[in-house]
Amino acid sequence: MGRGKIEIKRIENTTNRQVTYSKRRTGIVKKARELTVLCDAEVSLIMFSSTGKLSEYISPSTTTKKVYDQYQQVTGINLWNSHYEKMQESLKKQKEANLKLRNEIKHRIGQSLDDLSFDELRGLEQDLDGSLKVVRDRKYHMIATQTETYRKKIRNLQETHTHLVREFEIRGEAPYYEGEYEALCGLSHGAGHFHYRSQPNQHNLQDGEAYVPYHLRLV
Amino acid sequence: MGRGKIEIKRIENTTNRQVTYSKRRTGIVKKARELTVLCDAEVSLIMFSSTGKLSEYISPSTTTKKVYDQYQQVTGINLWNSHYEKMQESLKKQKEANLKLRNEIKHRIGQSLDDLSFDELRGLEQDLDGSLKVVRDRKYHMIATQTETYRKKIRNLQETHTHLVREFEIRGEAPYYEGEYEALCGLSHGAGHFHYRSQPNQHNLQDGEAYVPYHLRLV
DNA sequence: ATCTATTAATAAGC
DNA sequence: TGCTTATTAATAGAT
Repeated sequence: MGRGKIEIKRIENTTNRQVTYSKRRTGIVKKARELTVLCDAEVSLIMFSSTGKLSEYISPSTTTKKVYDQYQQVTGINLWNSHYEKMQESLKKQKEANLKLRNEIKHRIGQSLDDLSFDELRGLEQDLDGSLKVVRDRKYHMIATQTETYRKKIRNLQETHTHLVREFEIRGEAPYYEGEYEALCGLSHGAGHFHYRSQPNQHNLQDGEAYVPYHLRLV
Repeated sequence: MGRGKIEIKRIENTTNRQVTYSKRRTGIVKKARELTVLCDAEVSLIMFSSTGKLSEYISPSTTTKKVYDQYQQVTGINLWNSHYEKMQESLKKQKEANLKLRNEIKHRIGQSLDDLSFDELRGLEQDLDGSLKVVRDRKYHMIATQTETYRKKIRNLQETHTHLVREFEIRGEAPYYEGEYEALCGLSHGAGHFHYRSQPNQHNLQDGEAYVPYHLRLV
């Protein structure tokens, strides 16, 4: 249809090709619209030109997503299986890994020990023993550091205080105490502001207490 | 084009509508194919008849999935949001949980202790202390159980042996030892077949050793 | 874009 | 559905 018959093969002249694309695109969209109206059909027409430009027609009675969903339902082909399956696999692996981690924590807090052979149990015991030593050392180190810090503060205050007293003496006035100095000195005897629990209680820790294991916090 | 001009509006006669659908469907697919070839375009044409029957044309150079992927890229509309996003969220949560679990284990094996406040550290210490006690008790319990089992076995064997000796004596023959009896008795002194490590080494455990934590096994 | 000669599509009928 | 054909619609090439 036109001034001459044309062979249905790629139009090599770029300009010509683009002009023809434009014309025929209009034509096919018109056809799609007519099909929709005349025959009460649902049509999704998506076109990319050779330059990658997108054009589409979609019947007003539907949406591209609906058509796509229907398409999948009818064909039974899940278009994004590749993505989907990979994600599912990944999810499964993560869940498995998490389960293993949870199990390890369980063992480390002394639960489900039936799972372990004697050798494993023995290894775990030694593991915990070593870890406890590390943590304990760390705690003592923190205490020592804090104590040292406070000791230095006290010394500073003491010096300041001595200076002040001396100044007062020079001026012939008497400084007044409110017992604050003694209170400050008291700090250098203990472990600073740290308050100890009387009894180490095992895993009765409630939310808000010092160490709440993550596995108890997770849903 | 046809024996008469028709108005573009829904064809009320069902048969007629279906006939027209069939004819025009063929026509539009032909147009789509020609557009593909002539203009080097990519076309996806999906049609549902009023009875829900699916027909489609897809350019040979592509696939329906590719077209929809491109479509999404260009439009920015994610057609499969619902499933996909839920999965992604789920995956994210799992990964977060995984990280937390790993962190907890790290703390429990005495690593990354800088993360913890003093109170947390103290809680962790008490936790570990309690866990260690539980594990240790369990170990001793296992040793005791095993020992008891072996003791019983020994007793059985001893009785059997005594019986045999008596029988031999009755028959007036002398039984012969190969030192096996003493070897068997020796078992009841120790902890059965369990072999102890000389030194508790902390986290130098290699693959194949007694207790390999899961977090080291995971990729 | 617009025009128009020409081909292509198709409505109606079988 | 498939074929035929009169008729309309689409469009190739030119402007």
